[in-house]
Amino acid sequence: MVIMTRTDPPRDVIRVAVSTVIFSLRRDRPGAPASVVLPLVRRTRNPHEGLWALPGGWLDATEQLETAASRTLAETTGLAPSYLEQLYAFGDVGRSSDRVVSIVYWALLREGAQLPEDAENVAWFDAAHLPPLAFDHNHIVEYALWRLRNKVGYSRIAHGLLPDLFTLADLREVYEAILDRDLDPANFRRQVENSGTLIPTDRFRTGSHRPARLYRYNQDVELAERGPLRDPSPTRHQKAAS
Amino acid sequence: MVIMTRTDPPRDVIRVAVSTVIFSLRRDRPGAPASVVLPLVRRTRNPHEGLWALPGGWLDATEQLETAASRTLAETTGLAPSYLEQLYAFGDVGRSSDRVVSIVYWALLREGAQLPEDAENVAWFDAAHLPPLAFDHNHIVEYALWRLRNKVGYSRIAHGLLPDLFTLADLREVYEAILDRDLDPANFRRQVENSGTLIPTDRFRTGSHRPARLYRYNQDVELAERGPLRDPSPTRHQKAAS
DNA sequence: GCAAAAGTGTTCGGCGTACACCCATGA
DNA sequence: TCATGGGTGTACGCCGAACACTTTTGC
Repeated sequence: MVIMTRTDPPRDVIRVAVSTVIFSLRRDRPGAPASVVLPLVRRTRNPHEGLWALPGGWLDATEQLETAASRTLAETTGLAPSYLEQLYAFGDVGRSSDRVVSIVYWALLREGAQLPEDAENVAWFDAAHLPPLAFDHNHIVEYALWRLRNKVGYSRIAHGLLPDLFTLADLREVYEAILDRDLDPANFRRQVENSGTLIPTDRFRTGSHRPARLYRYNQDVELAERGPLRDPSPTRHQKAAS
Repeated sequence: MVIMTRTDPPRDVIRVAVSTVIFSLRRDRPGAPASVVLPLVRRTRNPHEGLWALPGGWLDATEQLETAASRTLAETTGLAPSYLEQLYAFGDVGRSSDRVVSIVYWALLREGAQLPEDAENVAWFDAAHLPPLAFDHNHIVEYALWRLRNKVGYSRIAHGLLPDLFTLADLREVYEAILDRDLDPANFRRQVENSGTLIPTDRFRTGSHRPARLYRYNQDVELAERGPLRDPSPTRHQKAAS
């Protein structure tokens, strides 16, 4: 157990942690512009006690990296991510008092995710206005935001922040919140329509002005490249060849 | 069962390794088309003994990740890379007999790099035709190649494979070797000229037909984004807060 | 009817591609 | 003078940006 080794980790021991930067969207009130938020946990133990930090924990020797990331996510938010990707391995000598290599993941949650009722020491923060965090976590979040903004430009990642049914305005507002600038509704419509990732439904969202058509995400299309090919066993291509 | 010459590591111990995929270019003879090559080392110890593997080693507890990558590179090739970037952290439970998390880097060497005379158990391999490698190293090289091909499309990374002075044809051949397709010399010229990354010199390469102007790389421009902003010590935000 | 968002049409400029063409050198 | 690669000019097509315009609802 962890507490045991805490007394005196030998000088040559390197420990492996897994943390996750979890992005979601929140609006102050319905109709208000959305902003990017992420959950942080308050540290209750020795290094940086009292500061907010990324959710994470020690990697178990029998646990896959991605499983560890999902676990920390479930433990803090109680929800499953719509997207999960490795971000970077942070391992600078000076980033903690003893030597820790953190494999950091980043994840997306669909808009409207709620923290469990009994969540203690967990809270949502506006990604653009973070307090000083524990360790190098400000640095890590900045990099995750950079990756998010980057990836939104060449992938369909933004869908990971939306519920199953959404309007084109919903989707556009996701892009606007991430990129922090306004987009032309007319051009935006054509771009996503031509991308082949949206399935129009017969349903409309009513309530204000002209009703907007609801769309569904085309599950056949991957949200984005998530890193090295997963599961080298049976892909569609290999199945067809056999 | 695996025979360990060392005392068996406890079941809950996770060890951290650093490996590097090092790309360079080689031509069978001057003027011949270039191909992407990488150095591999033959394993002389127990797991996968005799198989070729990526150069690497255990991370020292007092050693920065990137330093460890550079060290393995120097130990095998005796040369300094022109580019070095973290690729991915591979940590699947089944990838080794005991639990190893490998922080893998990828690097570029300028064309013409020579292995040291006394190099034993090290050899260059054509990246497109690798034998079965130790562990998941075939998988890792494939991913590094994907990243290389990708990055060549939106960054100036290809310069990292060339010497200080080069012709536009040299540079074009780098792209052609990486992308494995021919490029229009006329259009290629305009694209790189407009990118502002090349400094024309007054020198020409003579020897065959019309002499070609030699160019130099503009050092003011970074080859590419290499990951999280380096030097995490004093960020603007933390300075202001203190 | 009016405001406002949904949705369509049109124009313009940049940029990548294709390709014709001229230039300079070695043999 | 010819072959060959260096280097220039030009036309086409696509796509993103800008923006005018029509449609459909709530009030």
